Amino acid sequence: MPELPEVETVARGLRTFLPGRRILGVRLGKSDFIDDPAALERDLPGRRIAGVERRAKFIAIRLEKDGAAQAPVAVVVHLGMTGQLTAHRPEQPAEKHTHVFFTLDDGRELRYTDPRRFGRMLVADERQLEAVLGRLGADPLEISLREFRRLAGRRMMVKALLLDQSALGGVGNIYADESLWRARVHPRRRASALKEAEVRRLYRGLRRVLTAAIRLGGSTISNYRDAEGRPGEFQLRHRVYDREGEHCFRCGARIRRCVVAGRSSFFCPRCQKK
DNA sequence: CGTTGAACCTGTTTGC
DNA sequence: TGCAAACAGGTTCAAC
Repeated sequence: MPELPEVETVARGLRTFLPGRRILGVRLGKSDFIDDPAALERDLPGRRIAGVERRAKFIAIRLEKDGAAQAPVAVVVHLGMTGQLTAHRPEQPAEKHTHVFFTLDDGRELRYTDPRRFGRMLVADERQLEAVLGRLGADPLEISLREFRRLAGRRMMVKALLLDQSALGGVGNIYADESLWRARVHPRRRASALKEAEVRRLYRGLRRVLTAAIRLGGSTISNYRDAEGRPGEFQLRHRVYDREGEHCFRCGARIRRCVVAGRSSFFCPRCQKK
């Protein structure tokens, strides 16, 4: 579910109430998506939260320094397909599939809910943090056109390139399709075969889609919610994603679906020629 | 190196 | 209506 705009929205929401809070306790339900569940329960209580960062689709909840030499410096969360990080009052009954409860010193509770458990969570020291985040490619909102052009020299299908987290960090299936539609580029084209004008359109399309989506709080397809439990609105602006058989907003042709890089891919057969 | 398919897990939708 | 198959925003790994 959550791609860069959704994760960014969650991170911004968390940033409004988490910094400065102390974690009083941690309770776990199912924990098979946590790298070291015991460390989570053992090392977090008593620690104060310094800030919240997003890298690609990861959220890093930074902890204030603690005397211990190799104390954890962050709680790292990836929401997978169905993960949610939301604040609740402790008396609110937990939603089904809520697997982690962080008790905070302001009387609230930060909860992690994830039906499919494709998400991931770990408490990381500096080295582990680097191991996880260091493999990620450039942020699509920060990369230069020059650098993007270099990535586009690869011979793989352009959609696979957009989805490759070690090339670009944060793009997922929805925003890959939406940016390709804006750029009028077929998802199966080889990146290295794109003309300069196409590379430029893709670069701009990607930035525009992502910033517009962040402005609307992301896309809610089924269960995405922000840190306060609210859905996003960008799904109302999707031009191709999940619109098979409907009319292209630009030319009126019927949107088609095919599989690229193992993922459903929606495109306009008239605007996006192979 | 690039591509495909399977695996991880649960819920919902689709098709017979 | 019932049941099985297909599919879902993500990542990783093995095999070709």
